[in-house]
Formats: sequence, structure tokens, C-alpha cells
Amino acid sequence: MQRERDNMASSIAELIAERLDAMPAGERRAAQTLIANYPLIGLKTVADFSQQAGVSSPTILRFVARLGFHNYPEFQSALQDELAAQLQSPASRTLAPAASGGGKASPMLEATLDNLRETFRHVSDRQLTDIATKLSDRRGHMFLIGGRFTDPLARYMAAHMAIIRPNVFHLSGQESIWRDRLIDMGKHDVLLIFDIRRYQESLVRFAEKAHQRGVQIVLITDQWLSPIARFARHVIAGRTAMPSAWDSSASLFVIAETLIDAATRQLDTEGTRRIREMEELR
Amino acid sequence: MQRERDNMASSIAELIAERLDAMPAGERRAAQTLIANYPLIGLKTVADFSQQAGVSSPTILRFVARLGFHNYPEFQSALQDELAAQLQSPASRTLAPAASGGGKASPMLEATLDNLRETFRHVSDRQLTDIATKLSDRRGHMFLIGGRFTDPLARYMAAHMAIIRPNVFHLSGQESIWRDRLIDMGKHDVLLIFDIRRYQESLVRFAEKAHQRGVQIVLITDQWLSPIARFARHVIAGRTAMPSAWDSSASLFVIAETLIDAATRQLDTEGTRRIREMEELR
DNA sequence: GAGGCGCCGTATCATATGTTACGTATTTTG
DNA sequence: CAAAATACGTAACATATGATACGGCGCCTC
Repeated sequence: MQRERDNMASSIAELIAERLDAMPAGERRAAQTLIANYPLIGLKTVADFSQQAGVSSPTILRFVARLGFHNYPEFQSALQDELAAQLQSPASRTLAPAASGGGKASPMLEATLDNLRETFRHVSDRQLTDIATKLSDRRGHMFLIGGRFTDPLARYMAAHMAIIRPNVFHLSGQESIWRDRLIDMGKHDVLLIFDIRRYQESLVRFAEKAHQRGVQIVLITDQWLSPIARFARHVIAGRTAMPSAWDSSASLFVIAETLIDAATRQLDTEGTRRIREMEELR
Repeated sequence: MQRERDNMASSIAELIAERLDAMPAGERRAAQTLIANYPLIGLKTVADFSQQAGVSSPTILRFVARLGFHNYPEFQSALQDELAAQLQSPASRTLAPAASGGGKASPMLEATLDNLRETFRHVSDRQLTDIATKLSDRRGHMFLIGGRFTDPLARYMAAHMAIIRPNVFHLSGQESIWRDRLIDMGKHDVLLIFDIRRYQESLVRFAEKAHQRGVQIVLITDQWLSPIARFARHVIAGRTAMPSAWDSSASLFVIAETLIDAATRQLDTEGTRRIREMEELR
């Protein structure tokens, strides 16, 4: 069982990452599908593997040959050995392979996970339900808007909400454009705002005017609370601090997805009917 | 793939434990060896299995037949499925639920955390570094685009990248608009694409044409890999499965933030100088 | 633009692998 | 204790599976 790769790579995944650059297109595709479904796809037959990767069988074999294995079964044995080691020491799987450096996983990931846990610790189910109910109210209109970095979150949420209910509008473009839409907003409508520091003056002004017209405001902000909180009916504060030059909006993003899910469940039959109907229109 | 065991046993290990008593001596040895080396010995060949158990091949086959499988490959598939389920949700192994206050946390949150951990388990530091290097190359242009639901992610990333380096363009609007921009793209440029299922034809076509022009493509997709992977120089696959009507893009979002951070670090002094400069302009 | 090189897929081949038939050994039962 | 039934292994068989030879195609070089 001698291998001709005297390499330092401890896992096959690392070995692949190292040599990924030196690979031709087809084999790289094989490598990528293996990584994406690691390692189980490698335990199936060559035919299965090749089909999943969208290349031919010989390409798969050339791929494993390039990794230094003499034949396919030897490659599979190596994968199994690796799996066996993982399964036997459950502790190792937490720190597992990815990080080649100090052994600890990406600090970015860790910080994000912490932020998510901390964010949801402060959000009650009741709160989510209430907001979802408001967002599911098809009688009024729903408007979404965000700040410099968070506007994409508003877009993301709008794209989903527009599918499960009518009258969803994302406010984009020049400030003057959405300011003019205030004329159409009333007490039956809901305005969902994403705003993290540094809070934009224009958004605050907009929120205040909408509030004066009786619009129900849902604010998703950071833990320091945008001044818009003053006018908001519901406020959710996500954690955004990171060991980075930037703040993270990941927790806001997950909140958005959670609200989308909750609203979808509330609309239930009505919502899924719209989804089906819309799919047929495509 | 219907099995004739209408049994309630959820895992094959349980199934074996149930029927262990009713088995003849040889098959019992087979069963015990399988349990002792669960489940890897079952993924090897019948010959390996039989030798390890000290019985003959037919005994192994009779054993799996008794478990209700029609043939050996079907048995192996079942084992692999089980293994896949285990590997995909690392948290589910710890059967101990939420230590804090009796209440169970949001399943949405749990699924998201799992997805994130699993995503980063398949992404190497090396890969992130390589991509960040490419994104930090100020000589060429950087283009970003996304699909129906992922375009906001492209926008989010573009908003940040545009601050730390010049010539960042988010491709939005009509297909014809960004298709025309192909004319400006060359081998020094990089195109970052977000694409999750169901994959859009228009994006694939666009990626192919860009690839033909020598543009370096970075693809951020789901674990089933967009067909664009065929043309991509770098591929990162995030987990998107959720206990919801929708897939989640949260892992893709965090990947985006990680790349932003990595690129920022690489540009370092140059990047922070631009940030300061830009702040002064506001 | 012509020639050379490397990559990749089709088709074919060799064989490892699962499957089955059958005879012997072992246990069970009257 | 005898006879039947079940269990188990040996050996032959069929086929799924990995390996290879070959030709076309695109890409780079000169």
C-alpha cells in the first residue's frame, strides 16, 4: 500500500486543495464535486462519480491517478481509512480538517456562529410570530428598504415575500424616488427597514415620515439600535461585531430568512398556492 | 428501492440488534463484526467482509438478505445514506438538546448553524486565500452577478469590494444589458457568480461566454453545483438545505463576508487607505 | 495560420465482485 | 438413536466495474 506521494497533506481533501491549480478543467470539476460531497461520492462507483461530476469515467481515473493513487480501489481505501479515523474520535470532527494552520477553524466563522446564537437568544418566538403575522397581512402593502450595505438584504427578502403575497415593493434608487412613494402609504401598510451603523440620515427621515402617516414599521438593526427604533412598532437587534475591518450582517440575514419562513408558514395554503401558480407562469 | 422490511427500526444497526437472536451462528458472527466496525466494513466488498467475520461470502449475502435487502449493493446504499445523514448534520449526533431553559431553540437557527459548519468544513483556507488574491488583483476589473434569489448577495459583496478596490461592477437589470458588457471583459478580469438551484439558463450562457473570453470565473453555489462549475476557475459549495419551504442562502452570505474580509486583509494598507479616502469624500 | 501538444470522451477489454447451485456437515426432532 | 431439516462452505457462473487504447478536439506556440 505504498503511495508515491511523499506529501505533507494529512487528508485527501487537503491534498486536492494543493493540487487543484495544476489540474486540467475536467479533473478539477471532479475534484470540486468530490469536495462538495466529501467523501461519500468517492466511495461510490466510478460511473456514479463521473456522472455526478458531469465528466467521463476515464477523467475520474486520471484524477485519482494524479493524486498519487495507483488505482481506484486504493483511493477508496484511503477515503475509508480517513472516515474510520473520523468516526472513531468524535471529538476530532469539531475541529476537523479545513483549517490547515493552527488547527482552529476560521475565526470569521466562529464569530459568525457566536453572533447568530447571541442574536437569537434575545429574540423571542412571540416576537417573530407577531412580525410574521404582520408581514402576512395581505390587506395592506409591504415596503422594504435598507441602508448602504443592508439594502441587498431588503432585496433578498422582497424577492421571497413577493412570491408568497401580493403588493410587495422594494424601495430602491434615488432618495427622491422612494420619498415620493410615501404618498401611497397608510396605516394598513408595513415598512420593513434594515439599518445598521453608521445609520443614514436619509433613512431616519424617511422612517419618521412614514411613521407619521401611520405606517407600521419593522426595524432590523444592530445591537446599538438605529435611531429609527424610536418610530418602529417592532425592533429586532442582531449582533454584527466581527474580528474584521467590517461589521457582519449575517445575523440580520438569518433573521430575514427566519421571518420569510415564518410568514410562509402562516400564509400556508394560500402561500404555497401562489408559489405553484407562479412557477407555472415561468 | 422499496424494501420488504416494513420495520420501524430507523437505523440499520438497530435493525440488526432486533433480529440478532433469530439468526444462525454464522450470520450472527457477520452481524457482530458489522456492529464492531460499523459501518465501514459494510462498505467494503463481500469478500473483505466475509474474511473479517471469518465466514464465507454466501453467509454474508444470506445475512443482508435476512435484513430485508434484495442484494448487496442495495444494502451498501442504505449504509451510505445513513452515513451521509450523519455527516451532514454534526449537531444532530449530540442527542442532548438545548441545555438552557427547557425550550428548544429555533430549528431554523439550528439548521443554519449546521449548514455553516458543514460548509466551512469543505472549504480550505488555501482556497479562500487563492480566491481573495484573485479578487485583490487591482489590474483587472471585477464583475459580480447572481441569480433570482442570490443577486442581492452579489450586490452586498459588490458594495464592499467597491470600497477597497477600483473597477468593481455589479451586473444588474435586463439580461441584454449585462450581456453587452461582455465586450469589455478579458483574461485579466474576474467574474464572481452566485448561483443556486434552480440554476438559470441565462446565467449559464453568460458564464460560458465570459469563460470563452478568458475571464476567470469564481462560482459560489450550492452543494449540487451549478452547471457553471464547468467553466469556473474556483468553486465554493455552500449548504442550503433547510426545514422550510425555502432553501437558505445564509452559508453563501457568510462565504461572501469571509471573502470580503480576506480580500481586505490582502489589500491591507492600500485598502484601508481607500476606505479612509472614501469616508472623507462623503 | 500551420504544426505540435495536451486534454477528454467513446468504445473495448480484463477482471474483480456479487450471485447461485449443490453437496457436506451439523443440529434438531420424533 | 435415526431421520429430517437447516446451516454452511466450495466452486462455478454472470455481470457490474475498473482499466486501457485510440481518435478527435481545442489550445498554445512558433
